Amino acid sequence: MRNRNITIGDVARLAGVSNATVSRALQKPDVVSEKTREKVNAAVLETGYTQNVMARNLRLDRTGMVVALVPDISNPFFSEILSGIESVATREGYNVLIANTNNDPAREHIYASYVQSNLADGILLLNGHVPVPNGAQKIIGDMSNLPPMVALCERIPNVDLPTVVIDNVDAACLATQHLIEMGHTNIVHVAGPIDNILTKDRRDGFLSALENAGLAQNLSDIFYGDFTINSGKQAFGKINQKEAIPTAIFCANDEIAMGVISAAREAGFSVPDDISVVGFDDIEIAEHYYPTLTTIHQPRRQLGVVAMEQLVELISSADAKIADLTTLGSQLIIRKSVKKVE
Amino acid sequence: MRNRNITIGDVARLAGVSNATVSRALQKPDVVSEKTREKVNAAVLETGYTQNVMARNLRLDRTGMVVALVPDISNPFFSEILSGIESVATREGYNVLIANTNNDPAREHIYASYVQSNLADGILLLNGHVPVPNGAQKIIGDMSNLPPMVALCERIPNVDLPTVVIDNVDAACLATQHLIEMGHTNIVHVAGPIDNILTKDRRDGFLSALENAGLAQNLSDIFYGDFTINSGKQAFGKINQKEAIPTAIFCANDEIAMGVISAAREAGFSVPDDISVVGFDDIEIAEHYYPTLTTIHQPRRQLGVVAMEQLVELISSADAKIADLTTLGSQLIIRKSVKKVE
DNA sequence: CTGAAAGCGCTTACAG
DNA sequence: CTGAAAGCGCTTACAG
Repeated sequence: MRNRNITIGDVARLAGVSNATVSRALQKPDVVSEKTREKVNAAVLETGYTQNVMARNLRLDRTGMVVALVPDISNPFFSEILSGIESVATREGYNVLIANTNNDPAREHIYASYVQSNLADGILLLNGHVPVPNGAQKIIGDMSNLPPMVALCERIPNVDLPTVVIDNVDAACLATQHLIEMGHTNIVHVAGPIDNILTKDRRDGFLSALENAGLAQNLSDIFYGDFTINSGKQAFGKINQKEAIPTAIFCANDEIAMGVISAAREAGFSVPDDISVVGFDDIEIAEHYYPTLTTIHQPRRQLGVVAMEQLVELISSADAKIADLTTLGSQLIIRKSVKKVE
Repeated sequence: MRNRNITIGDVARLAGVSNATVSRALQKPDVVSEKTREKVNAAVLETGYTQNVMARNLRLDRTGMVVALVPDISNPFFSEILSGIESVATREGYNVLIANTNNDPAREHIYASYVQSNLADGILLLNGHVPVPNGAQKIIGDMSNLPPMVALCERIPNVDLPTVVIDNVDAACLATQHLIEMGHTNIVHVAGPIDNILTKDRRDGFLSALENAGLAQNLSDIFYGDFTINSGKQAFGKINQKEAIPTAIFCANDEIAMGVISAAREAGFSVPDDISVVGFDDIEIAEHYYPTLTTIHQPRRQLGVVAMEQLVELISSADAKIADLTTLGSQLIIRKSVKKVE
């Protein structure tokens, strides 16, 4: 078995002081005499004492832990966001439990209940919805009773939560405009899952760009997928069956775009010579893909930083004044997957 | 502030029983009478009680948490491994704290000390070395005192730890042999960081394949990088300065391979027509890259599964008999980045 | 089957 | 500046 834990009592005995004094010497060194402090420090070294954080947290009714609910950590989109979250967490004395939910409500629930169970102080929602808690119905409608939470990347409809996002409608509109400016008129859109809020926003942006340009908007020109490479491939299969093959495709994320490009290539088309493609997110591989991908850059790290800062504030003071909605800037990155048509 | 916590005492009062009975009714239902159990369950529902896991853990001297030390979560290589780890963790009642260390010893230390601090029951080492703990020198040499740990993906030299890996030497040899079988004789290797154990193993495999084939082995044909796309690009820059441009390049991982391919293309070479490239790892994007990447497939999910299973065993019984070294199979995946030379 | 009591390791008002 | 004591929320031998 593990050795018996070395406790504050062991240190106290060796230093010849009380537990209380050891605790103070460690937590608030300036409140004890220098002599005592030195005795305690020596005893800590000699015993190899390390604080039992669980006991401390139990006593203080805090945990120093924050849960990040991520639908899929294998998605490269999230890694830099998490890195931003962690940098703030480290600075503020929190640790981040990255909870991979796979969009499984049961798993979301487990991790959400960490807060109720005093295993975490707050939750970062990267999954686009509020996890349904234990008592289900009881909580809905009584939002004031929810644990500290901040949503990021995807805003959550009908819920009053601090939220950190980019303007997806605007960005999608910008991306589509770029295609239009490059002379394309037959443009289709490969979207995400039909009920997803990002799908809605980016599709709205796409449609409004077409509308502004006076181009036809056929809802049949929107193909739904699930943000994966494979769904991009499948979508291209359908696009390839149209009588008039479009000259440009706006994809709701980079992975879809890579799937579209890869399937187009297999079908004998060249990107961008035959078909131009624009992605969304600017994941790391985008600039190394072939062709390098024109896409919308999201300030991923910054999204994480701002959201975590807001969560920390929320945890430390319940009546903190946090903006409901923080919108960060995004930008169109022009690379080589789009070609001008004459 | 958060509401006062609802405790086991509140439930007990409402149910008209003692705290002890509530605890039993919840943890070992069969040991209380049915009538009592029902009263307690009703009271739990009415109060909305949820267990304070921290208090429970403090009492039981366990945490139900395991730390996975990952050098870089943004590296797609790790995501599927983590997913394997998590599937076992969920099944066994553990949660996984994914600790992104960025190879920063300080961060490794913080997370490693979670075990000492009773915040975690064990550690999964995906970073290739044992974190240096608080008391530093004290621990070295007294391995019996280390917390439960399992190393995976990278074996750790000079340390006696359960380890789950593939045979990197063999696999690298196989990959190089493939190039040789395809008629290549001028082959170079782009390796990882020079002091990394994977670098060593894969380089050894590369060299032994050359030796077996009676091909020249110039150590100047090995270019060191750091497993990133950019290091692959840089390496190709140097390769391109050789008087005799090699016809084949074995890369120590897929990201290097993608960097090499991308730089080669920019320099006017075609892969595989001019230069064949083999990667290592078979990350998700490998089969969607252009050209699709011939590479070594690592059973990533399985690596995570086996390692976590071993860790659980180690935690639950200190004298569990765990194999020192578990070697999982890998395989060469042939795609389109290699061409036969006549 | 159930309760009273001790104890996990810590912190902090309260006295002095 | 320091100590004795209470208490965070839980579980479990020990009696009954």
